[in-house]
Amino acid sequence: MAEQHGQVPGVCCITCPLRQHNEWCVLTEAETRLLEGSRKSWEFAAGDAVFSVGEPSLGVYCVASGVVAIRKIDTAGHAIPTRLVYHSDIFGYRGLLLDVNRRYSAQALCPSRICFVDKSVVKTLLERNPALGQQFLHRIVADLEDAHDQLMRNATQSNRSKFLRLLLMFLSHHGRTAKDGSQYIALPLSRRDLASMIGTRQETLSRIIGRLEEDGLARFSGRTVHLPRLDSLLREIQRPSQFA
Amino acid sequence: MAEQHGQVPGVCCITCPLRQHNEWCVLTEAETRLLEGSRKSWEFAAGDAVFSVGEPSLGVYCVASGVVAIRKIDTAGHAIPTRLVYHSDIFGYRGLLLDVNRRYSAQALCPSRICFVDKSVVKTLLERNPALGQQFLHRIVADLEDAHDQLMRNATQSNRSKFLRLLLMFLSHHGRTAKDGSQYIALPLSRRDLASMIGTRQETLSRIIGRLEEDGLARFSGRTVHLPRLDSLLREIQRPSQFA
DNA sequence: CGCCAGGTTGATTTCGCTCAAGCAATGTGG
DNA sequence: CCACATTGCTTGAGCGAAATCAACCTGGCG
Repeated sequence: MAEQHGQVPGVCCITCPLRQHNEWCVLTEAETRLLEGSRKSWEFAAGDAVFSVGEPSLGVYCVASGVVAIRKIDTAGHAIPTRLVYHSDIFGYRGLLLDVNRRYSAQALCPSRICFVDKSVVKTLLERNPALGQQFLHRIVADLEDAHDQLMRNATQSNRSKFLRLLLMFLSHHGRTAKDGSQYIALPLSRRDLASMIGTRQETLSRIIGRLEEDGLARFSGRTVHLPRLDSLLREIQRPSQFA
Repeated sequence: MAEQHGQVPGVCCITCPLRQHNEWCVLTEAETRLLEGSRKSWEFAAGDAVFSVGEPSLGVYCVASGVVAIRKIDTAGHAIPTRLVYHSDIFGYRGLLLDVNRRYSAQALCPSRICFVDKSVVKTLLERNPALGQQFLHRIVADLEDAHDQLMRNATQSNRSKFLRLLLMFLSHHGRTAKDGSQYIALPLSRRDLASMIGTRQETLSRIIGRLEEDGLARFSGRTVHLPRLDSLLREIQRPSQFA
């Protein structure tokens, strides 16, 4: 338990174990010291805003621990989660790279420790080390591919399929294995947020959940969902739709 | 009419008038000569493939004249247009930057002249001139924002709204003004392609078109569409949906 | 205790998908 | 030149999924 001070995430970039898992992994030791030099670290409570729409983009953030929801505002003014970032993920770099005000908001979903690096330092690092730019480029292209895939899927798939897919996404970060070997998930969001993520209303989601329980594919209780038949769930999603 | 040889697009990068309007605008004269050194130029007939899914990404393309459809394959194997590129646009850089095989296809929609620049030269330029990387980065981030905007809109809007929005997109590149001052568009795609772009079926689009004619918002005849009431069309789209 | 936010359920309607048929324009082969 | 297939588009009828509007729980909190 008693971890050595320097190896705790969110305390020092140089010894941070997470650095190998994100875009900073291409930095040299000297560059990492530069990073550490401007690093600030903050604690956020569940529900706190990390940044909000319209603010200037002052730097990038790095999740030392916890979960952060990136939300986009729809035409009616609702903040809809577009993706969740976790442990070791860097976020907030898009507004920074473009030098524009925040177009998304970021909100801690649980008590989280988050590091911050100033814009000027990131820009310096980008100039010094071209590989860093490549890292971000790869990340953005991957995001873009995801967005396009999702666009194609949303056009064809039912809300039920989209929701099942969302559950599977959560499985990787929020999934646990119960004593009997079955998987369960502690959902990080309210029904309303879940519904908006698949582009539907909470009433519809409620009905979908009801039908999933009837079918024995899932058992919901509050924000916990058990998935006793994960195999048939996977089978249901991967069935391609028959287009003309 | 008799334009000076060097100022015709698709003949020589150094004097190409389009270069100021795309990502190459940040190149120095020496760098532009390097570009020109590897440039190849091809003529494509309407319907010809520029590249196809699965091919290695050998370089980037630049539209000297014509229109090219970038298509993505859906789960059922249909090539659905994701965006059209025009005069001066550079395309095919994503696969190249990531060094992966083509995940999209590109098809000329009308007789088109398209230049090609080899991967190695692009990589050299990217290393020499960091501003070029920035240009592509900006472009990709903009594409990503677009994709996210579209995701949000698709979740809420009716097929009719999505189609109207698509028509407006075409207006900028395919729009003309008739003698009476009204706008008309020469559509670059078949009904089937238009339908798939808004994520619906041919039949549904046909009905939407019928209703638009009833409402007096548009008159279709083959691939030509007149928009006599552009103002009310704009008003219809911008009306935000009332979310709970 | 009343109030409120988050969630569920019910009744109704609207929208768009599906399967079909029909039609015009174009192409093809005898 | 005609019989026939093919392709692109339109139209019709039926149906199912989901939006809408509404009532109604339930637990937390002042």
